[in-house]
Amino acid sequence: MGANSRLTIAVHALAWMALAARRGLTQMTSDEVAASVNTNPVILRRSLGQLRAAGLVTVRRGAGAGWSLARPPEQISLLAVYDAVEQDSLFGMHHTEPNQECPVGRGIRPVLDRVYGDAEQAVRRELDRTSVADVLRQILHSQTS
Amino acid sequence: MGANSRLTIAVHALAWMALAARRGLTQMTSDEVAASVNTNPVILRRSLGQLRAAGLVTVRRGAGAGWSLARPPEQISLLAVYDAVEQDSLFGMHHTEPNQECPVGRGIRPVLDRVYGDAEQAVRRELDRTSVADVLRQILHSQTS
DNA sequence: CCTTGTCGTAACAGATCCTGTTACGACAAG
DNA sequence: CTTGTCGTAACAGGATCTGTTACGACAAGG
Repeated sequence: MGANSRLTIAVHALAWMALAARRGLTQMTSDEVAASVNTNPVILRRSLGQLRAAGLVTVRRGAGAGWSLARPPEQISLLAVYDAVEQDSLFGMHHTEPNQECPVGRGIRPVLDRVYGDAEQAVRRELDRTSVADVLRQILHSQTS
Repeated sequence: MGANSRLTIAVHALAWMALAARRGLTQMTSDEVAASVNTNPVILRRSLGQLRAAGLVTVRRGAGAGWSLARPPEQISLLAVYDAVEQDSLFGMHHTEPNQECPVGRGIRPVLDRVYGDAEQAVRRELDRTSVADVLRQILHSQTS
């Protein structure tokens, strides 16, 4: 599965913003976030735009613009981030409709929908157990600084 | 996430082979499986080849060749199928290495590895709860035939 | 009002992946 | 030796993802 890096980018951005906020810098530009992630600012504007639509960050425009966390990082679960940046389901169905004259072809889709839905729920429960603050704490804890 | 349909194709093939076996047809060609899935036989040969490498099906070559289930469908969990056809992880890491001068850039990867690993384990546990026989039973149960 | 800095977004390129197709050699049964 | 099927390479078309450039929209502050 050619897994994309959107969740990684978004969590990285939020963790970095949370660390900066703790240091008193409550607003950052997309260039500053991009410097930590080491990618293009447009990538971050796209990602942060999705987080804004989900209510996880706020943005100021015009001169002196920038991004801020909309709530404390303890209250941002990775599930919320996942929902913000990812919409496709984990597993894809058939590209072409299966043969309707075969019992399996007729009936397999609802069954797989159920199985796949259960699997996705399991992922969601797991992501819900970790917050951006947890991620930041584990990052800092792993470093001797 | 541009999710692929490999797990769907493989489970469909196995369920159809299980139904055929129950009817006494213990061997099928890739053309016959492809007819139920409604796709090209080469797609099925690729998919069944992965299932064979995982020991879930066997193949006979030469004239009168074809595919058979290697064990009863009750003993083929969707986790085994998943492992056979899918190797990439669910979530991707950064494409480019994060900025190592930023604490978050330095430390985020092991943390995300752990979170993503837990999420994948949750998916695997969920898939392990269902067998090909379960899928087939649910398919047949949903039809009035 | 104007300058300035940043966001928002379109447009595009390159890479990669997935599905589907054709083709053909390898293989084994009979 | 004929025949039918697998195994696999090669390729095309489409989709997606990342990255880049460019430029208009916007608002703060002089």
